[in-house]
Amino acid sequence: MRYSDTHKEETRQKVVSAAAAAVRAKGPEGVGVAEIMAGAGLTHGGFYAHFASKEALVAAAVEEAFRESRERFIRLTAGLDGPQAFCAFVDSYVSMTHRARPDGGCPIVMLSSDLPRQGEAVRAVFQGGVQRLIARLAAWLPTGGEDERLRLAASLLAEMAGAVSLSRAMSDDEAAERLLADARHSIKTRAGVLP
Amino acid sequence: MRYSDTHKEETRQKVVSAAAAAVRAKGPEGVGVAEIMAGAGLTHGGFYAHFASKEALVAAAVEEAFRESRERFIRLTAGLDGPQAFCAFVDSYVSMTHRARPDGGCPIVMLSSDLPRQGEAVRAVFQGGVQRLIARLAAWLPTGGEDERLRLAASLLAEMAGAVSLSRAMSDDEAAERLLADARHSIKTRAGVLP
DNA sequence: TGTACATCAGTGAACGCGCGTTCACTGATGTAC
DNA sequence: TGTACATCAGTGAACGCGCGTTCACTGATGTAC
Repeated sequence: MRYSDTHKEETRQKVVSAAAAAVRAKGPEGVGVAEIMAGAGLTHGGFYAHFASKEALVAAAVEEAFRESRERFIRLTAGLDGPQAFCAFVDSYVSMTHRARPDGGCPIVMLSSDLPRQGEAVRAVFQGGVQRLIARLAAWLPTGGEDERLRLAASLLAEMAGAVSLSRAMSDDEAAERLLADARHSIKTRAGVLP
Repeated sequence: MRYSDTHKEETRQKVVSAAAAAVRAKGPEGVGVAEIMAGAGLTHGGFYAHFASKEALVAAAVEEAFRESRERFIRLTAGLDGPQAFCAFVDSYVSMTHRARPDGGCPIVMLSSDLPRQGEAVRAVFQGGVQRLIARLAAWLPTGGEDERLRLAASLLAEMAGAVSLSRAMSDDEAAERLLADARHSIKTRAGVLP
């Protein structure tokens, strides 16, 4: 072997990481194969040794984006109980920091309106990411049966994503901050995690 | 004049209408100038007699999309009092029909994640459309001062758009319907229009 | 131990293709004289 | 009344350009004998 056993897999991971950031920042149609390969320190010719097509890369990138979000929030909520974890998640998600983040934000907010135009592979990965997130949120909710908590979690996630999304349409920072603050309060109240 | 006085304006309107549908269905990057001109019964060469650039067309198309939505909802709520109008709006907006609509839906849902990648002209038009909609919703709310109603309306619109957006990520129709029903109930409760 | 060959991740030029944009032209009709 | 010219929305070919994809090749290193 001219390369270590894990070399190819490491290269692939570098490409996927670069793609996860680029796809969120510029959308699936906005990024090019050559650009992503350059971001991983490679030339575009080697791309098809790793991926069957650009769509396969986009699907892997969306999966990676959900994985990165998941890891960030697992770190954020380590050691907290359910209601504390939920509040920490909401404060982090429905925030001016998230609003301003161009390439590291939640894929739900960044990619939702691109989704209907994507192929089946991308949509399936996206849906899987959404469902995992809903399940995690549901587990943090203080009251209700499993089904009831899942439904409430889905509705709360919709409100979170909608608030961040709409805040990005507002060029006035103060109006955006008011919207996000109102949304945080509404979400926590509905979740039953406020005293 | 070889054409009627209003001919050019009528042609422009046809192009903008075609673009308003196409941009929502395929996104600003997904549609081509030639395709839109063909949709209006013309060839692509004449495009620049009407628009300075493709971005100018996209901006006009987004404005038209908001205008069409506005007209639909004005028709929908004619003769209703505030709370009735608000409920009619929510029932129509947060619905399976809206979820399924590919080219006639609310531009907020269809274009929100494309927005940060668009130029200033498109973002300004989009923001104007959002603010008009928030103002209309606020006028329907039964309680609170003007500022308070505007803030609540913005938060409610975020929840509406988020719910439709997230429902589109769910391939399971029943799960989508449950999410939308929960969102409708939550929104009306928060608005204070439920008994 | 030394030489010839096999392996394969990555290179870089090239391919069609569709895009936004430009531009010389068309052709129907109005105006000038 | 008739002819020459002006107007201008729309046509269609052409332009660069960047894209996704293909492919012959490179070059470092392992293996066979």
